[in-house]
Amino acid sequence: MADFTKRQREIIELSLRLIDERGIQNLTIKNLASAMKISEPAIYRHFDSKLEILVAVLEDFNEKIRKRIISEIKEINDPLKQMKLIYASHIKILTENQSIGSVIFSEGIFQNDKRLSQMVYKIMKNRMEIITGIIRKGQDAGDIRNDIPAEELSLIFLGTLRVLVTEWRLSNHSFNLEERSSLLLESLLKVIV
Amino acid sequence: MADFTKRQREIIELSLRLIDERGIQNLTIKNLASAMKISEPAIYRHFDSKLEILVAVLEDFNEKIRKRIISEIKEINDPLKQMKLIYASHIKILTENQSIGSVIFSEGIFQNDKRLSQMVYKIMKNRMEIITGIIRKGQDAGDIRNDIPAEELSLIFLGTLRVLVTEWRLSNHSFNLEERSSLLLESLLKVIV
DNA sequence: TGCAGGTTAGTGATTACTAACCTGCAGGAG
DNA sequence: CTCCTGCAGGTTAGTAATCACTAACCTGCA
Repeated sequence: MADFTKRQREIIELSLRLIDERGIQNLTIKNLASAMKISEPAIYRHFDSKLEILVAVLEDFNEKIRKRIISEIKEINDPLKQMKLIYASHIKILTENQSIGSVIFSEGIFQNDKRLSQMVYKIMKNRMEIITGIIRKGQDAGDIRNDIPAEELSLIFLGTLRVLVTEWRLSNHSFNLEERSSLLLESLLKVIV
Repeated sequence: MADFTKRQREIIELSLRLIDERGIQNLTIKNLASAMKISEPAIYRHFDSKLEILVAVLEDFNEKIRKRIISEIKEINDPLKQMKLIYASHIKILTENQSIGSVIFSEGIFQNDKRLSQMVYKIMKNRMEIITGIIRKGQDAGDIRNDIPAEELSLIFLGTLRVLVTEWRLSNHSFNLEERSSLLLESLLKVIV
């Protein structure tokens, strides 16, 4: 998993930045090479193909976020507080490091490549499972409403978060995501409690 | 708006199908020409550029859906029933005519082109406004909870719908969307009432 | 007769990727 | 301690494929 070389990590990071700046079409070997200040063929000393790079980018992202979220919520026991943290964590990641959001919220981009779209699906599922687990605990503790299955509540939770971020991206970041999202969080909590 | 020639309509329709089948990367002039059984340059007798084709595809889609939704809900007065109809209508459109969904849920694809991404934004906003209007009426009538702004409820509504469809698409349509969505609708209604 | 709507042939740009070569340096043999 | 060697990681130059698009020509019909 984390067995990337230093140079590979550089490539992964720059790939994310290129995607973020001007879309996935901007991630070309040429642009990548010039961003790294090496020649194009040099890229192939580190990855067999462009597909391998994309897979690595997604894999790396998934790991990074998963670890971050788990480490953030593990010290806390209150499910509601955990939900708030996950929500805030997502928003934070998406504002301070937009590239990640661009990639992961652009699932349509990969629909022509089974391997990549399955990767995105895996990431989404992963996130969904974490949230469902927390909600279930919250339901057991009586903190979260019990008349709706945990899976559905987590769909509502993640779906709302996603659509807000999509709107933010499409609107050219025309509003303050952090402000807007904290208002929305209040509504979301009212809805699931 | 609807001032497309017959041939242009054919191009728009086939473009949608090509996108649906193997992603936006599949929409090339070459593929389009061969699908139409004419030569590549013949396409340019009907549209100045590929960009114009894409814009037409999005514009046409937006008009079609908008009209369909409005005509479906106008005979009904109960806001809750209207919500149900809009929800069902979206799901129906997305199952019976997947291509449309593929395009509209692929907003990331267009992030490198301002004109196209603004088009997608407009479509999303349009949908959001219709739903917000209905919710507001429902709130006035006392059918929908009043402690959460209509805009936020419609974000929750549309976001949940979108994430479900995204999951369905990414999972390779591995579950029955209509069944799953009608269960989810019940939960959604519980949440907003 | 003019033009809408086709054709063939081709262009320049860009794509991912390869062949073949070079260079600096780590590490083992003498 | 020095020398040789192998190889990681660069280079230049190029390839075939694909892209959107154009030039120039043709043809049938209002």
